[in-house]
Amino acid sequence: MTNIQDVAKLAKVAPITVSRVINNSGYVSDKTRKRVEGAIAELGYVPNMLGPSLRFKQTMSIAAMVTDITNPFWTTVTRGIEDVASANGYLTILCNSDESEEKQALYLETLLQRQIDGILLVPASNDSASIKRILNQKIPLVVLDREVQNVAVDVVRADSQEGAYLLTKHLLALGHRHIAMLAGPKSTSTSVDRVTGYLHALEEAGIEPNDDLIYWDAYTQEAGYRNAKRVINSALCPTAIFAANNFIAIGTIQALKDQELCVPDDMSIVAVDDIPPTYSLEPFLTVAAQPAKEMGRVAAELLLDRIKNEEDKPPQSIILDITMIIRSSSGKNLKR
Amino acid sequence: MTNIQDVAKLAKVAPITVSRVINNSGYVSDKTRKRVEGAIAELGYVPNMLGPSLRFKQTMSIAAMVTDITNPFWTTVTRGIEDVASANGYLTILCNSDESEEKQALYLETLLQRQIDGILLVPASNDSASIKRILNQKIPLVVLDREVQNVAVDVVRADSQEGAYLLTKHLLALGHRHIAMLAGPKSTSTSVDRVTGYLHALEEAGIEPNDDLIYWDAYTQEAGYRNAKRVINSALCPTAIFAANNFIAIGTIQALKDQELCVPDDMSIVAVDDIPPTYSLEPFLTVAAQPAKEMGRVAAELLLDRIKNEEDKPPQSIILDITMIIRSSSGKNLKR
DNA sequence: GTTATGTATGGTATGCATACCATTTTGCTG
DNA sequence: CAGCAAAATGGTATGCATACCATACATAAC
Repeated sequence: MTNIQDVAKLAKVAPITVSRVINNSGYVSDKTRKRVEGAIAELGYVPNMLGPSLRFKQTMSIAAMVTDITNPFWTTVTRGIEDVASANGYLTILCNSDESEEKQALYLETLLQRQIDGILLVPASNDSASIKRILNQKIPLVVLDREVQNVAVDVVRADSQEGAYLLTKHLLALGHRHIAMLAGPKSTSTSVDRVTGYLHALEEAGIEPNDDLIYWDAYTQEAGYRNAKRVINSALCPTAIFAANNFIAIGTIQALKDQELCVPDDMSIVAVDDIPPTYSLEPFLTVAAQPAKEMGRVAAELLLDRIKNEEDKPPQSIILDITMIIRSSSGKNLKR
Repeated sequence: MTNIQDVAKLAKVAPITVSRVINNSGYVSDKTRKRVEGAIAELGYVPNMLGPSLRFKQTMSIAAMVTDITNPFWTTVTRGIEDVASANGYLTILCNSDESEEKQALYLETLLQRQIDGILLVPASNDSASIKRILNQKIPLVVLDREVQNVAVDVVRADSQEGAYLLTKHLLALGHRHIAMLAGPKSTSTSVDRVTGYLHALEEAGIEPNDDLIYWDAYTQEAGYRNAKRVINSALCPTAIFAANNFIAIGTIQALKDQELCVPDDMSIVAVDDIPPTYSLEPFLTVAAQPAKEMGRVAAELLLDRIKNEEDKPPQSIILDITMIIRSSSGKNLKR
């Protein structure tokens, strides 16, 4: 299209003068300014940021790589990111990794080539290779939600362990002694943390943890359904189920409904992750809610700080508080 | 960082030869190729796409501007967009306009300056000024979900009118004669379409439409709640409520619950837009579901087609089918 | 009148990869 | 071994805006 030279020619000035008018920098006489502005309007000129981007090595864009934007937790996190980015003049590039290390690596390579200023990453796996690749290229990177092994990097996450501890304590206070733990995958730090918090509460109450009550599986509805059925038929007769995330909780509820069991009379349920109030017509699940939007905001702010202040301070972990919301899915142990 | 010159120097070749190795184009001897590849690995060189972007005027990125990614409908649409974009090597830039014309205009200006290849837009308002600005700059643009006045542009949307017609017919078949319509804003084409479909079904059934039964308001939960209360107290004693979108439906359900009215015995409800099955523990709402993901996909494909094939074919409207899903929120009119 | 300061404008180089054209080298045919 | 095509490699220009330095003029101060 039309470039700064065209405008300069029409206004009979040098390109740099047009630049000064656009950016309101340096000295420009009123007469010249008006002439330039007229030329800009006449040609419908839009400055091309690619030139400066190339020269000054900043594209004013960051990437948000989540596992799946369709998961309401990530939707909200992403919204928090975009809020901060746009308020600071940055564009947000959306990437879904679908928990695939390969897709993630492919995306990261593209992002590097596009000279993205910084990356917010929910790691698809425990593998730190991708992350090291980014850090080697000196691109600021903040990891979201999950800890990663063998690499020093900024992390923003919620206090899963504390959340799990509180939920478990809540169940214990209601008289439950056999609490099944439907955990996520062993390879994910949040899952390990939640189990740790659960175990901690049990120990504190002087209850011997039982490995058979812990069901490591995926963070999915199917896994929740599958394992809840096992819990129901378990010889250990658990009276409460701890769902490690919202999808597992939904699967669990479906399994209980299938077996015509009542919540919380036949079985209490607690879960980590809230279900957005907008979608659940009757919120009844007792949860430890992670501050999704805040997580996105805080992470984006940390990232922008890293981008703007080049000095490499040591990586930090920001751990956000979790809020326990007690609703009707958890009740007293009636079977003693 | 390191650039193609550095690699060339280390491998003792010309930059163009490095380029040939990277892009697998032209002739390169095996010996040279290996030397170049070695140099790339040694320096950790990543090609900078900004150069070619500047030169060839394509950034391989498109923007998805929705009103709010937090609305599950737009989440899903966006996911569909991202799927198509990434499959074609394009990055997706996420923008939330929050239904603000000003925020939208600001974003669009930035997008133009960044030389985005194309834009998918859910217009914040009926005002076509923003759209004309983009089209003037010859940037491919596809409008999503809503028709816009006074401008010829590609649109991809669902058949709101048909969906509303089917839902209304369904209610009529159940014996309802006084059906309240909780519509969206008059300025949005989807809202007008849904009212039109509703009126069409009534007319066909020989029922005189009553303007007092139509509540034009926002597409929000609050509006749904507010107007549902009015409907309940209405002298016209409606036996069914048509919620023009999912948020209005949720507000409506809350209002009914507050008044301890039973669905569907005291009041039937139907709505446009489904609630994602993942979040609703017991799907019970009779809806006309819009194909959200498909809408995103189709729109992105159309946009990419426009980007790749420069010839300007006349703008087209693609209208996607809506699926009616009958659940338990709609039942026979028991009050006759 | 001369020097200093402020105001106004412009020339050139820069960042990066690659299309285009040019040149050299290799390998093969007659 | 000449002659030619194919293979291999390189030089230069391009796209765009702006930092940096340079220049020119006006006004004020001495």
